[in-house]
Amino acid sequence: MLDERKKKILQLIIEDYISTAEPVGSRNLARKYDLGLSPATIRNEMSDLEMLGYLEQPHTSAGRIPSAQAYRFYVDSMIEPGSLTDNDRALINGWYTERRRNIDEIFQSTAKILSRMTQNVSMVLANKDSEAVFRYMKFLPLNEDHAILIIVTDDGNVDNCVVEIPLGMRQDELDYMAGRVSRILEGKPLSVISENILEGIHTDVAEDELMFRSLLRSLRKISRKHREQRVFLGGTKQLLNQPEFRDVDRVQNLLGILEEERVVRDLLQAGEDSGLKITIGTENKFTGIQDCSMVQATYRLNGKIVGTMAVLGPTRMEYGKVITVMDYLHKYLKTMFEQGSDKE
Amino acid sequence: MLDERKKKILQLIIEDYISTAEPVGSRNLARKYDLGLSPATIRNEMSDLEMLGYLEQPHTSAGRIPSAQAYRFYVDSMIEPGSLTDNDRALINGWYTERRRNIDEIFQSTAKILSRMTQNVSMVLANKDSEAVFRYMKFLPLNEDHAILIIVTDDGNVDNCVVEIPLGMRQDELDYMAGRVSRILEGKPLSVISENILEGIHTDVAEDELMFRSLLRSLRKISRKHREQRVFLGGTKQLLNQPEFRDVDRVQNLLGILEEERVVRDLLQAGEDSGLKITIGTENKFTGIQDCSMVQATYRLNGKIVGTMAVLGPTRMEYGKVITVMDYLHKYLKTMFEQGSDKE
DNA sequence: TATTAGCACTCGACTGTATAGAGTGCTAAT
DNA sequence: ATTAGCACTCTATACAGTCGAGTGCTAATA
Repeated sequence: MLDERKKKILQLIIEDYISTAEPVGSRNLARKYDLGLSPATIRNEMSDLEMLGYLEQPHTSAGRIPSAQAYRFYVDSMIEPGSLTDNDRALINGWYTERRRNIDEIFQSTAKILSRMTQNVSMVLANKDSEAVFRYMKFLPLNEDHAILIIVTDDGNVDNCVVEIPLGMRQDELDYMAGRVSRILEGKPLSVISENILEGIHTDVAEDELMFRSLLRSLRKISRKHREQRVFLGGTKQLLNQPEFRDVDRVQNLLGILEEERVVRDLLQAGEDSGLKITIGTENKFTGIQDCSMVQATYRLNGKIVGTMAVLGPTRMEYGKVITVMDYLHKYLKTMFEQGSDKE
Repeated sequence: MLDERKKKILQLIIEDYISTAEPVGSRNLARKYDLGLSPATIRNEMSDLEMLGYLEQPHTSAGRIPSAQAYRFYVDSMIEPGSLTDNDRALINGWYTERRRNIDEIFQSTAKILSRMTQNVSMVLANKDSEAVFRYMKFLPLNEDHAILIIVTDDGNVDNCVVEIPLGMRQDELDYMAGRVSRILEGKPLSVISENILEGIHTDVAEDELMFRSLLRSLRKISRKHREQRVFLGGTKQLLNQPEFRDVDRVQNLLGILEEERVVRDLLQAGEDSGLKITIGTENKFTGIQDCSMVQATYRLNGKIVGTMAVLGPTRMEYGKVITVMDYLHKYLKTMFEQGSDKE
């Protein structure tokens, strides 16, 4: 275990490096912070810290930079939970007033503010509620061979799509059919609306082949939409602000990865269980981002995972700030979702 | 007017520069293309072309690069309409099969493929159809103090939102109200559903204050949604592939501009009238992109402007290819929209 | 008269060398 | 245990020299 002084010195080195992105030397450290120690002493301590694996030297005559192990130690036992500045808090509080028209927009805005406040790339994974329960359906008239199918789920979500109907089918026939299908499907989660059930509809209700196909397609489409996960990115251009990404090739590499929605989804899903998860450098098993760190929070509503948000940046990241921001955002969203009956 | 030989030389210089991004020298030009002229002769011609304002020299001992004037001349009188490779054509044809679930997705996909095929940033402005005409509305049950308001417009678009209703209002009362309001608003464009008309509803139909407010809010919201323009960007990361954007600061500058949706909207709207518009360098009056060129096409449906798509890149742009791609895409979308009754 | 060979000149890109500065490790003194 | 002092290492920077691509001009040529 590190003694107090080593710990203090390590902390200063980490924080200095986080804010300057320059390797930290003993002389500079002594001058900048009032430690009551000479550079030589600090050198000895730094040498020890290097032996212990907390520091690294880019080359002999440079200062030292924190290792992944150091960051790990830092986030585990040196960060005390800070609180947001009034400014930041106000920014978040005001952020959503104009941006909550629908759930997607909320997620997108979250990604945006998360990246803005942390100066890093943010990712938000929205787990669409796959357990939405079918409530009823209804046909509305459109023209002689098409109708609008409306499907309402118990969470108040309304979906619609245009279905082809047999020419000249009357509204009361449609109503009758909607009523019967509704009674069959009512209370069933969209996810289990399987082929069997649908076949049942076929024989029981919608003998007309065309009509049945049309209906089937619509139900599938809506079910898929509910199951679908969506990924929102924010602040990809913030990357360019980070000194470690002055190198265009590196930026391209990372952006290339982020562009693959599938990869980002996997990435976020991998750390979905725990509340707040911090992955530093090579702790992350995804190739291509092993020189980055990621701070990730999963949010739940009534026990179900609603989504995941994460900040991705260089290992030299303001962990304290990021954690604070995510914590506040997390709580904020939670209350917003809980009180929010105006889901759209 | 330029004689044939000058024209030929200018064209070769432009095309060489477009493909290599390196200033073109007389010696190199003579070697690379079989002109039957010595470097010295070419030098003389180049000197003339510089006098005439078509060429520029970055510095004395570099080759020459085309001026904005040269590009203008090039696009105006040297490009012959090419045709897409089979590969590219196949790519476009297959592109939308999985990506036409709704209108927004189509626009987004268009931005994506446009940037992919041109290796540049693409922008798509979707002019939501502000002339959508109200057709009817309907209330569907949700719970004891909320209902789902469905509004159908004549283009087959369906919108819904949750409205608060007086506690215990019966469905038949709601139906009655919906019927009456529908009769009042039917045939009116959403854009002209003004306060006056709405006031009329207030006194005539919905005496209940709460109900009226709720209804009003919903109508406004939907009307706003219809009026709304949306901007889709594609391939912002392609920027980094262009040699002129190896400079991180320049990239940041441009990305900053593109991030401002309002600016992009203005930019696209500025060139909305003409069918195909090419703006080269400082021809563009928007600050910040005056070292870029833009190729823009406006597409209409039944005479109305549906949207605008554009490609933005360095003045050294493959104008020919860009034009060809946009042309094909344009036609493709047109047929898709025209046949497309499955708008969502 | 148009073209071209030849030549002097310019300038950026690259290379090699010297130097300054920041940092280190080690040793001996405190 | 701490620190002053010193020799050493390594990078970044500046500077000089060279190479190569390109130019403009002039005189010779077809």
